[in-house]
Amino acid sequence: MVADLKPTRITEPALLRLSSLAALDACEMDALDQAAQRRSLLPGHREILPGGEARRGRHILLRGWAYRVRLLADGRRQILGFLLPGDLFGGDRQGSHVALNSVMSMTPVETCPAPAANQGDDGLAEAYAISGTIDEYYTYRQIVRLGRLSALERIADWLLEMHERLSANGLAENSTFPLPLTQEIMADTLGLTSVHVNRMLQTLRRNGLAKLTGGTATILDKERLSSLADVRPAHYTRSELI
Amino acid sequence: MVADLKPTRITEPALLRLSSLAALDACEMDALDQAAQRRSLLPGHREILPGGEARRGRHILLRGWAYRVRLLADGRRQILGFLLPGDLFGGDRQGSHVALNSVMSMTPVETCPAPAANQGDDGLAEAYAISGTIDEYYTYRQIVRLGRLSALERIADWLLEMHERLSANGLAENSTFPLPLTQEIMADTLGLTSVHVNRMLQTLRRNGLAKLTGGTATILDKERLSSLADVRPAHYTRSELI
DNA sequence: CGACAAGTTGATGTTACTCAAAAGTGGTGG
DNA sequence: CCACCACTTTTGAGTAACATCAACTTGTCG
Repeated sequence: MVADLKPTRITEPALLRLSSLAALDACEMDALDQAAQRRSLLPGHREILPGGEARRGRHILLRGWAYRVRLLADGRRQILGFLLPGDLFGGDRQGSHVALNSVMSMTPVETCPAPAANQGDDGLAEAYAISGTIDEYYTYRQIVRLGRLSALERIADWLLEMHERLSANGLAENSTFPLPLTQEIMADTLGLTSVHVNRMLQTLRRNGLAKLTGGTATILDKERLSSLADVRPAHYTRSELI
Repeated sequence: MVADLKPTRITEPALLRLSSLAALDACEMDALDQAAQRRSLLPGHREILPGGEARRGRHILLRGWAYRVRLLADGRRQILGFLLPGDLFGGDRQGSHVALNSVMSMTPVETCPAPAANQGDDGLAEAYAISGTIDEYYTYRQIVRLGRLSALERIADWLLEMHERLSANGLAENSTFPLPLTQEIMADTLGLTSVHVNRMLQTLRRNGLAKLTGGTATILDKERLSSLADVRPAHYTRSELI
């Protein structure tokens, strides 16, 4: 009686998020849970997916933060985007044996291989596809940010994005969320210098829009922050997205 | 005897490029060729894939140029990337009914629906996947360009990219290739103003690196142009230039 | 406590933007 | 063929945004 209806055995927060993207059957849930058993642990500030040569197959980030990055010959660095728990990485579409850029852990991370999606109408395949679409959305958003927003707007927009993503993963409490990164990392994400990021953050704090202290960010006035970033309300884009 | 070995019936240049990405069987070649019969024609400067609501399914750009674009509320515009003959668009990964941004034609274009890829080890599916990976590569490259390259470097890098892509499609002759766009479009691609683009183009011309006239671009000194974009130490490249 | 990383501040420099107008370009119709 | 139009490219002068350089302060962790 009871045996049949144990509903979700998934305990890992990251997997909850991933499994929420599409309807998964019990078998797929199990596959996810199994995969999470074979997790690998890595310290912070390590390359977890070397650029140039691919670690075969798709992986799931279970815990911690990571980022895609590209280094220029003269030392300049551009961070392409962040990976949060529940995000997929690696497994660059088949045919390419080249990882396009490297993935670094920012904090200690736990990863596991992503269970293979079966042929046909597979819930997992759909979840992966949607995850990919979301990735694409944020990648394009990053382009707009870098190309057409001012420094202050970039920071505002990016903070809202981080909040939005962490909320979706259950990692934010209201308007406060962890942000375990230095101003230099932010600078390399937003195409600025760390000095300028610092000054802009002060502007946000002075005006009561947001504050960042000790690895934690708080959005104090979402309204005005949004109007700064010119971004439509997040719920509009996201709800339509999923 | 002869009937069996008619090799490739594909005549459309755009399809040649697409079919070169993976090994297609005769059946798939035919499917492509069939699809190209049902082409639609659109004038320049039209929205061919409205943002917000998706025209169902994946499409192939057969002729002409198009671009992905996002408009901000105050009129600013960021071009995310270009679509050249042989490129795929639309058909945002299944599950999302939202095109993340709009696609506009820049010149008159011809498009056709992309034949569905079958399950399993399908050559078409692989070609589509590889095409997607290539797209991703250029998208990340755009981020690096906007985030960490100077105006001159952005233009140099972008010109090389255009040359590379058009060569791959057989649309460039040596170092000369069509570039049917205004300096304002370039500006909105590279996160600059058209005035500044104009000045930087003059710099390139004055130094014999590249020239753009009347919808045609010529790369005059690929070596130095690459070294500019490829980004060795900034002072080195700069002193050589001005 | 000492050392090292991160954050903060000030002064100065440079890149790219803004505004405005002139000079080219191509297409259209008289 | 010319005159006209709209659009694009080019030029100049002044300015704003962000970078650079260098020091100083704060925090953290052994």
